[in-house]
Amino acid sequence: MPTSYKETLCLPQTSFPMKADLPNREPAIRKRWEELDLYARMRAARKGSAKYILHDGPPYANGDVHIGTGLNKILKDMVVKFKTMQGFDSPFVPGWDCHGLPIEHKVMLELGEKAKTLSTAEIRGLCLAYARKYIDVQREQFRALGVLGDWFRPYLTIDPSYEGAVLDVFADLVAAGHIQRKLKPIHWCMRCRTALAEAELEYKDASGPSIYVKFPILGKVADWFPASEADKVEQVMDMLGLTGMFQGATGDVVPTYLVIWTTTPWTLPANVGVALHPDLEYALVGHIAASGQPERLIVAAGLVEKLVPLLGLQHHKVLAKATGRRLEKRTYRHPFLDRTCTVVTAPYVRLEDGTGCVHTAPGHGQEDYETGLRWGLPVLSPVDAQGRFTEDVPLWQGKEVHAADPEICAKLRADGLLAREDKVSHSYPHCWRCKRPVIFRSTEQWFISVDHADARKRALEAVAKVKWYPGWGEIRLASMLKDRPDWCISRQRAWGVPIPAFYCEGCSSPLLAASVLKGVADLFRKEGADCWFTRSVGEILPPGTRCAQCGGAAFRKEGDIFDVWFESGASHRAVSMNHPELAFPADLYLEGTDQHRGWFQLSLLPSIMTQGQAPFKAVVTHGFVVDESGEKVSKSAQPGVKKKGAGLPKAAELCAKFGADIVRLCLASIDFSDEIPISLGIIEEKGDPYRKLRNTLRYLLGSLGDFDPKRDAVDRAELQELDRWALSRLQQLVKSVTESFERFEFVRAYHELYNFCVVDLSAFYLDVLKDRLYTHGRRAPGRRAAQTALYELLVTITKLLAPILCHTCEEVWGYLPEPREAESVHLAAWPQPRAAAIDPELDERWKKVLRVRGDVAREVEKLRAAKTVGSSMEASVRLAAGDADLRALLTRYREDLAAIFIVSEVVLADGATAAGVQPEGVPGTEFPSLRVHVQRSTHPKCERCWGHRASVGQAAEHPTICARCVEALSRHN
RNA sequence: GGGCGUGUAGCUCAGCUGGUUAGAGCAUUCGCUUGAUAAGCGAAAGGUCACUGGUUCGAAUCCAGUCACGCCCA
Repeated sequence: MPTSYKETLCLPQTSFPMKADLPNREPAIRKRWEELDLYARMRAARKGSAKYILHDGPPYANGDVHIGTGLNKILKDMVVKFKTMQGFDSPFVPGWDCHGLPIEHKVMLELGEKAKTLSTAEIRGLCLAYARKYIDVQREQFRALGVLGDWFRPYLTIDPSYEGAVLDVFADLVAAGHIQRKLKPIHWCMRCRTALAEAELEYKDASGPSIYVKFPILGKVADWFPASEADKVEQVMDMLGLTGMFQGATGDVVPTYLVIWTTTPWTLPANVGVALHPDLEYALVGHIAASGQPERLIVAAGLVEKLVPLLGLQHHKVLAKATGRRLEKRTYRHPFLDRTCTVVTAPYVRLEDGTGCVHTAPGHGQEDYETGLRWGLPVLSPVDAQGRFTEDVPLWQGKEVHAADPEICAKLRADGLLAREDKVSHSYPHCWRCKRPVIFRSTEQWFISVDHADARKRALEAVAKVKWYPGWGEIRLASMLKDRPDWCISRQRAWGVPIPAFYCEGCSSPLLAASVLKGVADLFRKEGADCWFTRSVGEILPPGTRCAQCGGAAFRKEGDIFDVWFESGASHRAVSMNHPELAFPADLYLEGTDQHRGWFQLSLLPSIMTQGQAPFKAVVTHGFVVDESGEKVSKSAQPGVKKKGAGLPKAAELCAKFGADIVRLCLASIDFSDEIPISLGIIEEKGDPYRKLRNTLRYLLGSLGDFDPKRDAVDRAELQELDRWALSRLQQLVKSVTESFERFEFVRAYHELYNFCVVDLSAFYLDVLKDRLYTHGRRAPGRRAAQTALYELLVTITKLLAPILCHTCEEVWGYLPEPREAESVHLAAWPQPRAAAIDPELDERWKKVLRVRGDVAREVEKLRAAKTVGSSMEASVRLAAGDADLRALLTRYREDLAAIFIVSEVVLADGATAAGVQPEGVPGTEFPSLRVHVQRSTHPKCERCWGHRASVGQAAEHPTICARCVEALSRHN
């Protein structure tokens, strides 16, 4: 006889550690993956299978990976791991966006004054080194998050083959007639003589003129305000109530002016229009000017009261009104140039400042430019690179624009067209380098015409064919596509792919021939884009090239580079179509919601224009990371500079502090289609769910410590009903988790898995099973039946969790009994949902049993509170069911109820209510017809199974244990 | 200001096509267990379903408006 009955129990046994110690364990697991060459194994294992291509949107090779960029890669990794397990050949080729302003900006900052002594090629070299450094940094940080992929053969936008492909796309666009050269206003620093990007601007307060200017209208006032046909001085004086007080010659026409407000007098020479709000009312205001003559001003009706004192209007009166829309296309005379200008409408006109009539110079402002485009106004920009007026403004030719401001005001004053002048201080953009105020100046830029060849329409049609997750992505992209302007693809920068255009030295006309482009593309492929800067025109252009305009043979190279969006937008050509393992179009693009205007749209357009179809079949978008309070954290404090990800936790820190799997679990637990609240606190909170899952898996491993599936598994028919219930629930889980993954609803998958482990397994099935597993004897049929179910549960759950907890599931995988299906869980097959194992009736029955269990637990709890019982095994339960259905159910499980409730005894009081006698016990919460009576068991406690049973003491050689334990000892050990 | 989206317990999520006292899990509180033990189990408490109107016998759910937040644009 053993010294202790405890030694005769079959308690869980496993060396799988309870403590995860992820920051230390994960690197070891990844090391094993490297030794195994897991990514290559995955490729080999799925060779020849149907492909599922997720094309990676390239992150910018700058800075550390923060939780925002990490989130994106982790989501992609979950898709790839899931698809691979499902049997698809799903390669993941990561990419990096390496050109562009942020890197150039950073390099220039580091260089400081030294930058001026370096050539473009030298600066490009430094940019390249910078990008390469961060590719290495980010690669390791992405890998530390458990993301699998072809990390050492990524695609880079600085690869010569990539740069060549960018030109291929461009050449196709040229051939298709999409490329145009047009004027467009840009920020310009006249001292540095360079274009500036938004990020290179610093907004500072600057003092300058603030003037109200009168533009004389053309045509009869009745054409503007039909209600006011009065035109003659005496008529207007009558209307003002000043009959007989006029001093001028009778019969003279009263002058009428549009009044505008501006703080940049120097842009007036480029004025071609006045913008009104279409729906606002405009007033024709009569008054007596300083000269004593009547005149009439047109301003927004809502501003008349404000403007009367400001402009010093005497005897004023609103003579007529009209909406802005009614005044469209009327004309006026430019205040000092021989030019007829147009009244237009624009939705951005506000009443906060000015007069409601907005001076519009399309050559000097973005909004003005857009409005000009819409109304067909000319883009004038009579200012040279040094900020001086050109010959188009003879009055001030050669004068620097700001110096001309006072002279322009003086001219207006002299002509009686200056209604008021002040000084104001307001926020104005300044150059980040020389700190001087910048100007808006129009220059020639390269554009992709969106409407040429019906491209916009075709793009919209393609959008409708793509699957969008979530569905509103389609509406979003379509609405942006509908009203997007032509795409300006040229940038006056150094760090990018040069636009391979030439200009005739003789007549300055551009040369952009498809045949030439092809040669340049090949040259780029061979030597990289740097050759544009290191080689001469003669080495790039084919000999004998002539200017189509003037026949000249001398050319200079274009100095502009492509917008980086054009580069990443060409990835369908450079990567999807080029890479031997990938395919075009890709099955999936998965990016943040900001990419609706970014990459999704800007890779769609070139793809439509050159390939006639979208580069993706489906698109998943995720929201942005916000902090706990729901505030966005991506804006830096610096005005004008938006730094994405500033303030977000760094991926490397999170891996070191919590482990990648907890980060992945956290991200999986949040609905990514909305904003994603993340903070150290929120991630830390996920440590508990993680431990819960880990321990559940550990307990399963422990319970299977002596189980060899080949030897010990039992047939399905030998399973107990509870085991079949667990497997039925498992199959429902497989079904719904699979569907959730297929719809990219990771939150749902996570919550389903978690709830299953916690509610169905830990709190119920595993708890109930303990008696069977521990006390029935090692080889008892009931125990082996339970283990058979547990084995299936363990393997299946491990697989279902693997795309999320990629390290932990691999760790669990290593503890599974041999032989294993595959060397890595990530090489294993996704569980096939087995509909046959789902038994809805069984599930319904047990759902009811579980509710009874709740009612019983509540009553046991009362005894516990009263210190009558401690462990539920000390309780004896008496149940009386009022309704027949419930009574039938309880009767059916009569023999199992004690085990199910984890009490020592359950007695059914049959027919008590039928006899009309109020049964003892308390009505259930779940089932008011149920009467539950719990008392402390009167039987002695079995020393082995801890049940209180009448049979304890019956066996002479085991006086302290129950009959069942005696049998277990004799038969199964 | 415009387009698109979101708003259910302290936190993360369910609540399908409108129908009994709005559900889980975590966290909290109070217990039990010590044979999953730096674990496990139970119970309790916690919500004017952003707000205001409307449709309806009945609205978290449908409609309109308001507010807050996010992305993109202006």
